[in-house]
Amino acid sequence: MSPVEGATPVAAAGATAVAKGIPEATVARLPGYLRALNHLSDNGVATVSSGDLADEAGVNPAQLRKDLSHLGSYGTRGVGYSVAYLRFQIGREIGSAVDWPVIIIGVGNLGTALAQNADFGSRGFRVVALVDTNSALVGTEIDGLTIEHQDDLRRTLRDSGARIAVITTPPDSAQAVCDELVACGITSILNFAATVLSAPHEVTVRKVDLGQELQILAYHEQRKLDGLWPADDDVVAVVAGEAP
Amino acid sequence: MSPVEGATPVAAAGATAVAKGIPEATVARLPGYLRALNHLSDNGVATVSSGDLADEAGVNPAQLRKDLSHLGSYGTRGVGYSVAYLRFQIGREIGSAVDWPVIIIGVGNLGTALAQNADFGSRGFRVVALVDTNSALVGTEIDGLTIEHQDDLRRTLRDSGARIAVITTPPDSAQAVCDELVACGITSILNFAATVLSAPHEVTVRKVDLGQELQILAYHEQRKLDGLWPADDDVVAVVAGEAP
DNA sequence: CAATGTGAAAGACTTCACAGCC
DNA sequence: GGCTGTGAAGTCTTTCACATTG
Repeated sequence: MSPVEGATPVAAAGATAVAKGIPEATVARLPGYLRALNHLSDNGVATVSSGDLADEAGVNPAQLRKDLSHLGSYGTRGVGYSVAYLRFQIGREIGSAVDWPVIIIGVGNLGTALAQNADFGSRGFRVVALVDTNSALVGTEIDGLTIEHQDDLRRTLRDSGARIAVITTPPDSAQAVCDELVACGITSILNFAATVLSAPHEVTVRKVDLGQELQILAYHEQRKLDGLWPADDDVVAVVAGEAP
Repeated sequence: MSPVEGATPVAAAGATAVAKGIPEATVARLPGYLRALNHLSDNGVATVSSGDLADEAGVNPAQLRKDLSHLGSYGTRGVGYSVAYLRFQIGREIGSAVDWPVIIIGVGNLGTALAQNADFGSRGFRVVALVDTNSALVGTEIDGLTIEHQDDLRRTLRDSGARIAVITTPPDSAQAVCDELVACGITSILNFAATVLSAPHEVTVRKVDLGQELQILAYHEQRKLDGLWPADDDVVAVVAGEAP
């Protein structure tokens, strides 16, 4: 998948409520369902069947139903799902109710693009801090946020209260940044640097490598050019990893 | 997941040479191995064992060996793999020998960042065209490339000879762009727009949704905060997609 | 009747463990 | 002795098909 390694189905010693244990592959698809539901909701659709929702999300209807069955029984037989209610339930499960504070380390082209990405806001994320080593950048603003120096990472983290870190530094500094983030108590990292990060196992690290995505496409494109085109079907992909 | 839907193991009615049939999950990891090998090569390492290479690539040694076994027998028992030779073989398989021409549609923050991304060049990709609908942008240059108008997409595609398209438009225009790309004969698309594209099955579409990646992180982060932290281990992730 | 929820079957992927080779 | 290459076992994921329910 976008795919997580060590994909233990998040078993859990239940505390107050239910101990769900949602399979990782399902978790990776939930955001897609949420987006599909939002889209339907914007178009004034109140109720949707697994078939229609599956189309909108680009998955198989049986898969959608199985995925949702891990969250609970939120549909009505013979009718379908209430768009508003299902959206609420998935949102709650996935933590979209919360407004997650995000820090971006490395304000290059990509970091800047992410900082300005309006889409994040609509999905429950707020960029609360920007950090770089380039002193020419430190002190300047992007969208009203002042760029801090990486040497002050610890303080910046504390002051901003960020819970999720995005690494958009060059590959050689990524591991050092990761180590410091972990030392400061961050447990969720999205890594855009083209390097494998190692972190303690209680830290969740996801990697997005844009060059890698192109290379996977190139593999398939080459096969097509070579005229090895399939005995059976193929194609249409999801996530980055994905899940998937 | 990175993950590809309809993950048929790319069976193929072999023509001249061998009809490989490399599993999609393996294909998704090959670029990572290639990067690891380049890194080792830069450090002057000539020979590497599956254990060390697996560490560098962030996978299990057995998995690495099984993956490589799909390409052929390129190692030496009791010794390991020649870095240079293995790099050559994977590069050939994955199409990194070629210099792939890429077109970017949608020159917003993200599109601009990708256009300037130096990493692409080192991985065998060259951005040969930029396209947008905003007439204020059309005619301006980024890194020596003139931005063309989207109305001229067909001509721009022909003139540039692009084989891979990257969509960084807003979600509402993405499907229309996709349709036109397909009509012009493009069969490999990387989609950054937050929408599911539908395309004929001979077209390979990969999706990278940055908001979605954050949402998956948020899910795990929430669980940690809720104190449901695992009966068994978890964590350390790969790709984007990728899924998975 | 229509559409969900779910056991059970099929399939894909990962990991183990060891035979075979250098 | 050390390390690759690989059948076989184990695990996770997807899909099928149908009993169940509003």
